[in-house]
Amino acid sequence: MNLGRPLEFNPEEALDAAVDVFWCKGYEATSMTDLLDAMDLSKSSLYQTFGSKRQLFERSLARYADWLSAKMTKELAEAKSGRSFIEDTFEAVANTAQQPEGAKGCLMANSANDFGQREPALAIPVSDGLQRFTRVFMDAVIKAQAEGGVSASADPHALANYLLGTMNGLRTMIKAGADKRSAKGMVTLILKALD
Amino acid sequence: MNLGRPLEFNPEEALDAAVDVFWCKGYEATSMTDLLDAMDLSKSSLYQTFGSKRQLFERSLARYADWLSAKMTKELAEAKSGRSFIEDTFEAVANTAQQPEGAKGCLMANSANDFGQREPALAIPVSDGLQRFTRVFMDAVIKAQAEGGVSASADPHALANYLLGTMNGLRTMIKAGADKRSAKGMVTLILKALD
DNA sequence: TCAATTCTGGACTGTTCAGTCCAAATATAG
DNA sequence: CTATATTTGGACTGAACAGTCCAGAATTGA
Repeated sequence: MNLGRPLEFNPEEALDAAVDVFWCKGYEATSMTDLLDAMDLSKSSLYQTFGSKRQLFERSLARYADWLSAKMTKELAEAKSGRSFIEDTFEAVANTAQQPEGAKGCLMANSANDFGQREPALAIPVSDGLQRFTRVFMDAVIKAQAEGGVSASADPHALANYLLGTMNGLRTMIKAGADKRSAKGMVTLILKALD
Repeated sequence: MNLGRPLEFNPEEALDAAVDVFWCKGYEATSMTDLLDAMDLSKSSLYQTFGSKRQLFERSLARYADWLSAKMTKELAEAKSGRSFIEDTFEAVANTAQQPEGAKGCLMANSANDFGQREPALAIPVSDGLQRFTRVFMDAVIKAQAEGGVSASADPHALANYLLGTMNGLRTMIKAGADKRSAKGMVTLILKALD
């Protein structure tokens, strides 16, 4: 087995680099040259391993969704309460205001905004990814309700959906240049829905 | 005066057509050919009148901001109350869920998401445009407070900012394919902040 | 009618784009 | 060492891109 010349690069690391380029620049504004530079491999290797720019983008979306939902799930598991997980998640985003990280936004939301329903083949993974984030918020809401941190009368699914949506709105405002004070003010009002 | 051959097109109508193309496709994904087709004029005329794709985009942003803030201002003036203006505005957006209009989103928010702070020259008109929308929401909040429709203790500026932000979030969710039921559920929770 | 002025169609340019292809390089198995 | 399998660098391709340019068409004022 394992005949032939071995790969000179780590496909997962290369994919992570691609995620970051798409995340920062968006699909359209990203050129193969950008990707080649960031991923540090040759054109042949990229096409051999990932097929095309489009397929690489789809892999990047999936990779990002995996990464972020795993990160959220871990943070929820480690949080001292469901409510504090939600609060800390929003506060962390508000703290990216006027910083390089804030300019990146969320790759899934960026992609939803870029493509909308104009490209159905992309709409599916995007909406799936967002749904996975919603799911974590929903688990957090349910946990918080059991702990008494969130009104028991709320519909967890609707509330989770609201949290994801307002989070995306917060990210848009930060991308538009909102400062920390205004981002935090927005978070305060968003979280009122939990009471 | 008025020497020479007259224009064969109406520059304002042509600009409106350009706004629509940028609104639907975004800056990067829009080609000069797309613009030429939609605006129904020749390359020479476009470059003569608008300078370049970039300048045309900047004019389009300004035109859109003028148009939408005027539309909002008019609707506020005609609304039966400040609160009902806010409610109706959100409900109207929720009703674009899963319809062609919903896929367009808001040109300002789209542009904020596309360029973020990556292009400072564009960041200024975008943030200005969004601020003008916020201003209308703020006037509505102040009016609603005077009418008793919104809690008098709320900070109008913070609340207006929250409304614009959550509106953008709602639009992102609709772009991502949210259905009407979930969009309306989100609106219900958003509006809780008014009480 | 005839300058003077402005607009228009379309050919043209140089660049960048995504993607292809193949000879050379590098590994394994026997 | 040889046959086989795989990767790699870089030259190459054709299409699409934004933008230029100019000859001719259309208008006005005299």
